[in-house]
Amino acid sequence: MWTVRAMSALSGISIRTLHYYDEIGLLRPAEIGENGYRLYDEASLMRLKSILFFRELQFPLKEIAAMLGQEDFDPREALSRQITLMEMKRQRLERLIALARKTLDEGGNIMDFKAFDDHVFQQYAKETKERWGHTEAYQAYEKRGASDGPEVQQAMMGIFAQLGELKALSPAAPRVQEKIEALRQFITAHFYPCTKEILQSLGQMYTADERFRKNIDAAGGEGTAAFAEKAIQAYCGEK
Amino acid sequence: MWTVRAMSALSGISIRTLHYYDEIGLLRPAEIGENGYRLYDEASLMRLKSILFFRELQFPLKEIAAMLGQEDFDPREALSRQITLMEMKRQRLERLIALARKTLDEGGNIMDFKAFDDHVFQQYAKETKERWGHTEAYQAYEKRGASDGPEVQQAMMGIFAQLGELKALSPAAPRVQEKIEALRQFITAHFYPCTKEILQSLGQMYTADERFRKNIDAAGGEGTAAFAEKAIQAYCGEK
DNA sequence: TAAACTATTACGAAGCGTGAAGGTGG
DNA sequence: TCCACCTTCACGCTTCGTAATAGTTT
Repeated sequence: MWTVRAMSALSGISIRTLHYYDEIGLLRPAEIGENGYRLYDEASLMRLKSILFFRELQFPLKEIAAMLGQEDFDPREALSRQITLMEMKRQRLERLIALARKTLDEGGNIMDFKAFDDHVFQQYAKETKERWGHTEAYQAYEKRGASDGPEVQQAMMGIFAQLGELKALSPAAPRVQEKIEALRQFITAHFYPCTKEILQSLGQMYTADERFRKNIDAAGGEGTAAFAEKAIQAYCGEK
Repeated sequence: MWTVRAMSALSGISIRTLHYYDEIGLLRPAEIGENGYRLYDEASLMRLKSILFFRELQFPLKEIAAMLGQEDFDPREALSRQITLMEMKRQRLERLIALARKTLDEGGNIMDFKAFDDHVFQQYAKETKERWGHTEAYQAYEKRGASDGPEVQQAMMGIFAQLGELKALSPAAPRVQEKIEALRQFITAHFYPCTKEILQSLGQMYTADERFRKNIDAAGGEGTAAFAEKAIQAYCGEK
């Protein structure tokens, strides 16, 4: 059993914050001593870690509390989603760094703010919140996954397999770009009109979300997902 | 000349935020029309970009305003510092991702919160604020750099040169770890007692700050800085 | 004249930092 | 008895979102 100070030292968060988290019911002490002291245990530490991961991803504390409170909340699934979200953040950071470097030595395009865009992350964050929020939107999400018949999936993986064979080329090479165009038309034909923006979002999902990445790499060989993302960037990049 | 809506569409930030930035003097319109409308120009866009980079790094808006207001503010130097800071953020994210993965498939150590730690970033952020804040701390920082005589610098680069020759080995290999130990003792002898934590911070600086990285790579060959950081992680990692 | 802008003003919420004032433990 | 710890208010700050109300442009 640890006091607030010990918890603070272990985790690096402030005592005030622990008080606050208690106050809003986000992290209640395991026990209250006779003297009124807050006492925490190992379960508290684990919960705190879960909280910190979500906080890192700028989830509002109230929603974190709500999610952790759900009976069907699954720490492992949460962790897996958190990893995906962190990968997305990292990719955004990399785009920002690239933009900054370009601005520094080329001057760059004044009106280019694309790198600041956040909606891929926000979208997946929303889905995650809905995962433990039981909204209608999640129902729709569940269904969508099921409605993709296996033959459609396989056809799409065929495109990635072809793309995988071109990994040695530059992502911007014409033969590669052809495949991206084919991918786009395939999506338009089978799912929804695939604008460049949507395509770009998908590209990021391919590398950030493990489920996508594994499937794609299985179809086209190690690194195909990453290659696809770069090719998509090139496709969408210079208008 | 653009209206608020046009600016919002271009940059992706909300109209309310533009109003607010005007209100606190962070981003004044280039001009106010007769009708009272806010009108922005290209300079506004560039300033906004600067602001967004700093905001991305969680600088308080007031401090951003103060810095941009300094007469000796240098956009290029700012950009370069922003890049360093973003690199640091990215590294932290990677550590967090690694921690999450480990937790997911090993269970991991419950009490391990190191990856959440932020002080390397915070420290450099502070220095950046002080760079355009003209505080005493910055004077001290300036002096410190000058006091490192060239012979001390060269001796240290010698260690990195030796480290560079071991790049083919694993970062955790004994012969590599010896060099890290030597580095640590060298720092202790010439600068200040080098605890593991300080060493770890330095390791991150080596790859995040271009000035460090270039010097180190010049001494030990391309990739030496990155290799040094990994070796330092290994050195500090498992206690 | 309606639709689509613009403006100002104001209330509110999130996530703590920072005391103040007072009880506990070794 | 002292010092370092704990407690509970309580106020304030930042960064906008979200109306509400009213004038402007097309």
